Amino acid sequence: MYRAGLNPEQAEAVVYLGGHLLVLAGAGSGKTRVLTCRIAHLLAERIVEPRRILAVTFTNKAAGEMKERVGRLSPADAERVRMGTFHSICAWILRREASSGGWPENFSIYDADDQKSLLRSLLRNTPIETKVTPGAAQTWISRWKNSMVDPGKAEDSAESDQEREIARLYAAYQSALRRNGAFDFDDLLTVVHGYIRQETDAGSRYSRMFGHILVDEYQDTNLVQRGILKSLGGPGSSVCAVGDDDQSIYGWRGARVSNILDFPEDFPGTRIIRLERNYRSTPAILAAASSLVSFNRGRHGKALWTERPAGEPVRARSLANPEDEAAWILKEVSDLSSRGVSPGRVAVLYRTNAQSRVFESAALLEGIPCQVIGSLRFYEREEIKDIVAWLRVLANPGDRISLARVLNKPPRGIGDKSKALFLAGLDASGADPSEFMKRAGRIPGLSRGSISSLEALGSFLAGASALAAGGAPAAEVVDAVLAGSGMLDALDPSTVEGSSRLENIDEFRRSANEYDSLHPGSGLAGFLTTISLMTTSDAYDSGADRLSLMTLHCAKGLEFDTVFIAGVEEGLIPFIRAGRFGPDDLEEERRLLYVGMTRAKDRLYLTWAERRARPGVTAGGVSRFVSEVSLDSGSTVPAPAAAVPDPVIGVPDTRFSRGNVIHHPRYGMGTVLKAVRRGGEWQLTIDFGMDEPKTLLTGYVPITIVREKGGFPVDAV
DNA sequence: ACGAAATCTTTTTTT
DNA sequence: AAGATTTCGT
Repeated sequence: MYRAGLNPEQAEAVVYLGGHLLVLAGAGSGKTRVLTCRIAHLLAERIVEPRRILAVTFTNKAAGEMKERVGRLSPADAERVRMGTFHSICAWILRREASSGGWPENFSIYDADDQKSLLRSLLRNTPIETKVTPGAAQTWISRWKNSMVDPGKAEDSAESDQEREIARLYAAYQSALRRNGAFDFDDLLTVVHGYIRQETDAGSRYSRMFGHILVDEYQDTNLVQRGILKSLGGPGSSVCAVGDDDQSIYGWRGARVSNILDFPEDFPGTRIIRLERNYRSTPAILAAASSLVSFNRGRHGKALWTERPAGEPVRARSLANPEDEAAWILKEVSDLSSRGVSPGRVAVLYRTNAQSRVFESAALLEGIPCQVIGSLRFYEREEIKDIVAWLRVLANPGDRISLARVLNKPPRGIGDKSKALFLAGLDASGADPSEFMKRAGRIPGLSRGSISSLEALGSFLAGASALAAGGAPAAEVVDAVLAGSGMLDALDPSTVEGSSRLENIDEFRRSANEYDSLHPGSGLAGFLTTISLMTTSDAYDSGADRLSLMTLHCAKGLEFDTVFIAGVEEGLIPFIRAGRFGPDDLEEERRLLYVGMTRAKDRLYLTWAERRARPGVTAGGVSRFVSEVSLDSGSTVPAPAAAVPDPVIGVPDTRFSRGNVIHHPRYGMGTVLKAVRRGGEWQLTIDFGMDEPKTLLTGYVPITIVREKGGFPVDAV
């Protein structure tokens, strides 16, 4: 049953039991099918107990789908198979091992925003306060963690004073997380990695836990994930990794394609199976995509083939600007729709979330229903983050970041001063927040109003905590928070903003309810973990008959009848920012476009705008990648409105120097007093004829040179 | 202490 | 250009 319709290579990958297995699966070669069938085979033949199978996917959504598919093949056992992302599996282990590992059971999981606000407070009054942004610090720290570098090592290997300071910040950040009983995303992996590597009973238990481990999208794993896999796949277990080096698009996040190359070393005796037959795309699409990716040097190299009939040519189209591009695409979607291709089978893919807007309004105009995946993430909305912060405080009273966030939200008369006073007192006392609130009267320096607010808050918190600790369903706790925190009262349903927030809150309550019915008895802690690990692509609904709009990254693993890739422009795909941009980055950008192209089954369009305004730069013009796409298989030859510019690596670079006369959109004309290179940008001190000279950074606002120092006027762009 | 206005900051992609 | 944050006036 589960083997029906598989080709010989796929069948071999499904039934092979001789040890570790590496499946090099090209795009559209049916790897998901192989994975599900392999699990079904293990179950049906009773080769291993269901609970001793672990399947690691890239998103939770993929895990859910796999569970469903396996469930169809072997309904009895699918529920017992453990499936999830590396992050969710690590969160599960952390929860189970809290007491032996010495971390709080109800830890908080900090997302990028939480990390940044924590870093912002730690950066205050350090020597690098003005030189390093929270975001930059977060990137450094994340890189270190992904490469398994601890704060000590980071400081030792620092190559500059500034880097040394950031390494110290890293150390402070780690202890702050600890104080708050929190892990960030990277910690979920690194802490588990450290834990299961130990030779203790507790640690080694996990290396014996799973008899069969399957990992999807192995090309997008990092060093820590590789280490975790090595520990989990100890003696007695077989590891099956599936991946495609041509589809590695997360290098910027620490992913190493080399993990695939090194797999046979990590897991001796590995059998390698290649899947090169493509079942998805027409030959025209396949030829175009293969031609593009063949320009990459660092790759295994493979020859995808298909037996599908030729199909429509790949179309490339130049438009004047992004608005025209969106209008043209939506018109085409509408035409296709009247020819029987429903919008639900069509996707528009782009490089950056910011591009989605034009398409949304064009869809509205054309009357095409659409769904935007990712841009405004539900769990990043203000009001949702507020509820979540309250819930975190209930589950984890040590979480000061969350407590600080909601202490005076909605406004209840506790100003910044009282807030600081309270938090300092709380840390000094070591008491539980709700207890300390009830004793607020004893804190010197607080106003009457603050004290009574805090006291009221204390009794609300105590009640809600008791509810949560008693194992109440998540939805009940959510309702208690909504009522008790005053959040609901603070929103005005008659305003547009208020009613949309209330809708979001309602949606949140529904998701809590859904969680409760799916996981009875789990309560608040489980719900919090689940929503912390939710991802953007988890929102994609393939059943809805709506046009899908999403980034190229988000499209990984999906397929559509018709795919439009928009903004195939120099500077956008490949995305080039001033600063370092090496050959490896270029190759990753090429792979990203390749991933997008190979999502298409029947029809593929590449479009670009000749002009596009991006903050600070006028971009646009066809991408160099378009010329690398083979158009000899009957594809429409692109007819660019303008000549294809010479491929240039790097952003059109303006050189500023003292004495330039420049134009700024807000301040008008001015003279450059000082020009300093900072990163890839310029820090300019400019005299606009005001009292004080202004210092600002290029790259955010278009600054054009009107006259070179003492020279001739330069054309303003 | 609060809300409005000025000012500052910003890595595109996401687990 | 947009959003978050800080400062300012009440």
